Amino acid sequence: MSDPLFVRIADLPAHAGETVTIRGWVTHVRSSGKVAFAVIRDGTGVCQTVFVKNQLPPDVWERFAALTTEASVSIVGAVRAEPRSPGGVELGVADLVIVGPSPADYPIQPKEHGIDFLLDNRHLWLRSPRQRAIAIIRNEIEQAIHDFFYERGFLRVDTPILTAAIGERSGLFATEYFDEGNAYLAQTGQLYGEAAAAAFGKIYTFGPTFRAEKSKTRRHLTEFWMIEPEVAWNDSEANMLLQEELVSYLVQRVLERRRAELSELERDVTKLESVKAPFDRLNYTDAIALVQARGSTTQWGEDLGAEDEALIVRDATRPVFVFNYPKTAKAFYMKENPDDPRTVLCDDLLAPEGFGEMIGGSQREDDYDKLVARIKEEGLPMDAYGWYLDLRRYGTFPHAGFGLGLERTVAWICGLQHIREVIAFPRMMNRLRP
RNA sequence: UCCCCAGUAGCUCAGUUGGUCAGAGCAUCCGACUGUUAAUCGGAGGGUCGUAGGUUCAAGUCCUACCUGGGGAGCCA
Repeated sequence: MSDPLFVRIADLPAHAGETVTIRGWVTHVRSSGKVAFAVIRDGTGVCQTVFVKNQLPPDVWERFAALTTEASVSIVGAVRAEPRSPGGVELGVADLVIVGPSPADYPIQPKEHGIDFLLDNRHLWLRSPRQRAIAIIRNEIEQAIHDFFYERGFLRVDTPILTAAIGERSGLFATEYFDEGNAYLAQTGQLYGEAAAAAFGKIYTFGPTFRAEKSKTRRHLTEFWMIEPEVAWNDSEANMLLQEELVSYLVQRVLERRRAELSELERDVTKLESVKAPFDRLNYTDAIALVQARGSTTQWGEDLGAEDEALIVRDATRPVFVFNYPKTAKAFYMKENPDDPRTVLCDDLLAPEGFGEMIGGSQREDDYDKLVARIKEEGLPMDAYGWYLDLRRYGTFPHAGFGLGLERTVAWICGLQHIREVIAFPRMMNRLRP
């Protein structure tokens, strides 16, 4: 004898009047004596199930009495419209099977918890409605990124995670690598992206990156996902156009398709609705003047600090570009600004509402001699950059690209206070498990 | 690495100038209830107050060190 048709909770409204089977986990049990309710979650939605004692066989009622939070169950019942139930339908229960019981000490309750406790129980915390909404929006953004680039003829290139020391100089995770000495977890795919741009024209990478920085803030992870487009023949201006087009696309896509999840997160969508290209552009010199006028003591030539960035986006509802920073504040591979050699052709895109740098981008130095000089100035090991310099020896070309931090972008769009909620299993300097 | 804050029941926290200070809510367990929405009501169990020293007649409370965590700086996405 087989169960009635197995239906996912999201599909229940189409089965009103039928008897079906649902399978999921108990999020909540309420009893009022001889009528009782269990709310079931299956990942697609939640459904209230109703148990009426004098309409059920005694053994089913007894099994109901043993139900606990997060037990997994298979329930047979009649689907009926019920405005008082979340989802608009409820299930009048005929049979209940406890697939996997759950002891009474399930740690996560429908109440406030501290972040440390929640992260210790991240594997269970993921079951909460809020975490589901975040995961769905993250997925929507990831899919939208692929759609955006695919529609525009970009080729996705997967770059190595294990690398020799190359790239930027912030903290590296090292591991032994056969007879090759140390390998390092990639902090960027950009240099490989440049090689791919010379081969394929317009490319992007999408993958994890690793920073062994001892950063304990709401905006940092040691492992995060980054999207790095690299476009042959783009200059810095075209680079910024691409950035604002992408960011606008992502925001509008989420607004279009994930209103329910934004609502679950209580996100103020009016702030997102204004996120459309073009974004404001502030060159570095003007940015210094602005932050000084707002009380900063930062001088021309210094990098903008976190406080400065906050001052810049103080009244903004859209992301803001700051472009052409001093050479001394930026990486060796950025192209010297021909109109002001003290600066380089680069930009940071600052998210509004205090979410920090969402994008860092630049036109790349394509002059062989200047690039060699910069590598020497920075004291970097020349021999590690042989292949990178080859890109300038054999048919050098103007090109530009950027890195979009996925978690910062998702956190901003979701309006979350902390980046760690945005990734299923966050890695931070003192958190390697679960 | 530096600065600030916190650590009391399974969870979230209260605990006044050192002296009934071992407390509450939630959760759990037992009981009541035929439409609950974080149900409600009654009852019960549950703590080496982060660790180690010190001051004191007396320390959850004051001092020192350490540990753990949080937030921030730097660095970055």
